Amino acid sequence: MRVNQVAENLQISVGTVRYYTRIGFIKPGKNSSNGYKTYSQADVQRLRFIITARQLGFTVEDIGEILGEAAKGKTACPLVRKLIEHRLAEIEMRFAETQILLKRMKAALRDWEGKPDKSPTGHMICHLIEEF
Amino acid sequence: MRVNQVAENLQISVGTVRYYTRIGFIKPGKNSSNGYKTYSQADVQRLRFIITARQLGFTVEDIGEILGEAAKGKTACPLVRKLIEHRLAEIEMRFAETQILLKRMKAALRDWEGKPDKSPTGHMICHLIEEF
DNA sequence: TATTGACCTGTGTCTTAGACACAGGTGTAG
DNA sequence: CTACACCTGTGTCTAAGACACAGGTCAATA
Repeated sequence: MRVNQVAENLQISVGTVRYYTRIGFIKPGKNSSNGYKTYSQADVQRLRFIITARQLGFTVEDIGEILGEAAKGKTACPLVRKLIEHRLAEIEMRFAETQILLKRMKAALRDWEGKPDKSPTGHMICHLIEEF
Repeated sequence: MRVNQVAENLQISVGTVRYYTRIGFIKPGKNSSNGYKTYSQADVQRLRFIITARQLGFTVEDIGEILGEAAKGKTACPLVRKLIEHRLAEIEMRFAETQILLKRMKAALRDWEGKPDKSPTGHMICHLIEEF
């Protein structure tokens, strides 16, 4: 299997498959006649795991740790439980910040509706922003 | 004024001030005796504008355009209005995606509460993730 | 057989908005 | 005069891929 087929199977971009290959998450063989990488069914299975983990909010680094644990024959589950709680807290914080930002942006838009455009002066670049 | 004082005045990091300097948003003079950059009151004012714009969701690139427009003596206001709508739409989309992600993560946590840890097998890395 | 042209390949570089490491300079207390 | 804390600019690094590039492959055609 070549990279294109793998990407199509998993519904992800070719670049993503190559990226995971590049960082060593999967190690396809290489066809010596043309230098193309050859992906096995096991590689695809491993990629499927990686994609699911990404969709659960794990970072690529997290996944590296998880794969490393599993490679040593240990249960990765405790690590997985710890990491997801960490990421959840992180994302919740970003989410709250984004919520505040959205409010601010919408407030600005409302505020600006009744205001005219003005030319910049020596000490003013855009009064809409500066007066907010 | 030196970088440290500027940063303290504006409640931002020294690194951020240097960053905006590096990309040319402000052009402080330099003290020829020690090579330190010297920031004027106008630089601080300009930085204040930049910070406010950032807090309104404009990207650094957006701000570059806005500054460019103002430097030509034109009103930046129409550009500002256009850009914020664009960014608002973008951030709203990311917000919605994050909301979905959060749901998924919480669902996973609930789902995993009653499940045991398992050792990896040849075709399974972490059953928690794989079975989700 | 030769050739076109569409599609595919790996590698290398680029992205955001700063954070951080580093080697050296400054300045004040002793 | 010397420690020593603090400050400086420059250069490199980050996450997770996206994209550009030069070249390779392959089926359809001439």
